[in-house]
Amino acid sequence: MGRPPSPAKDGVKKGPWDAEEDKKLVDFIAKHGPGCWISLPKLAGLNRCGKSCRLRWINYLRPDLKRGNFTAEEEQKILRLHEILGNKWSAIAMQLPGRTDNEIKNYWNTHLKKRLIRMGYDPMTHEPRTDLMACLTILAMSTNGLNDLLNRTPLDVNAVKLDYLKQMFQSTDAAAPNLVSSISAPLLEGSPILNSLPQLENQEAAFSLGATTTSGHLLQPLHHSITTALSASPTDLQLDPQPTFPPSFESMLFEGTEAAQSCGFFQWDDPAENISDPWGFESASEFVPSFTTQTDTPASNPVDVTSCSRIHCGDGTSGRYSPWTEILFDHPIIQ
DNA sequence: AAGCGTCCCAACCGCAGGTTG
DNA sequence: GCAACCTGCGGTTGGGACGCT
Repeated sequence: MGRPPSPAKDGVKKGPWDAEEDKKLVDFIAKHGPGCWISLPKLAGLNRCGKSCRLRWINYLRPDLKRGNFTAEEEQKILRLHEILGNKWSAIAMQLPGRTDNEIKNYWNTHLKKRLIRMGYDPMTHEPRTDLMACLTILAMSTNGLNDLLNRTPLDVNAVKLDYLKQMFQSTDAAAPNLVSSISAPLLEGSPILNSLPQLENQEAAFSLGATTTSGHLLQPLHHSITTALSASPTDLQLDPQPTFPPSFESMLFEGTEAAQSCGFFQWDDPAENISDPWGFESASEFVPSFTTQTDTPASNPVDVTSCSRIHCGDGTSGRYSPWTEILFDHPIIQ
């Protein structure tokens, strides 16, 4: 695994380390300690550059490294810290003893980032992706439920998709454009955009941002309601210690709107009546978990940031703890 | 069993910032 | 002040492992 041995430059070996090289490096550092990486290879009898030695030691040979899978606690810690720090892997690694920045970076890119995207979150901002939401709603509309919902032919459905895309690309504010008013658009046959749509169909992804149920009702994830409620509040908020969360993804996906409604989703019986609130933020607000006013929680101790619902950083910025993320990450459909 | 595509992660690369002479 | 050197960081690469057809 890893890099293949590439042609040595200046006689310096590259690529995977073998056991003998590891032993030489470990023995030398055990005697002299880490540091002075430029001169270390020569002194340790290694045909490697200092940079390579340092990397091998820090990421693999250090005795205090914790091997094995990340625990749920570590995952949550990474998520919260990333929300605050961004791609500052070394800073994040400092809060996770035994883990390296490289390891965390890899885990983020291969697991956590993908999960956030699947759930409809922007992996950089950790906020719901309104632009993607709009796009995926189109994809959701391409499911069988759309014809029931709009009572239209498949050809007209394509017209809806195309016009919706046009709105997205033309608008600087991609958030929640009006679906209902756009269904009269002409169909441009052979459009590359239109042709690409079937490849993008993904019920799981569509669900995460607003999908149709089997009976053709549009659903909207709870996290938009939470975000809206938080954004509207002038005070810092804290989660109720025992909020109500969706009990099951499958129930919302496959068991119709009743379960969905009880879990924080809502439905349109007639989409045409909801133009003023096309995404149902207002009607869904009653499903938002209760919040209480929070006394300020300064991140004076960075180690404890995972216990805060809102983190205040030294530069005046702050990050918000999203209950949606934590609850849903444990669910099989997100895994 | 073979072929193919995707995932995972160790290791590399380039760059920025700090240190030294 | 400047150049050279050193260290550390974040992004990227690419081959083995794995799963699917």
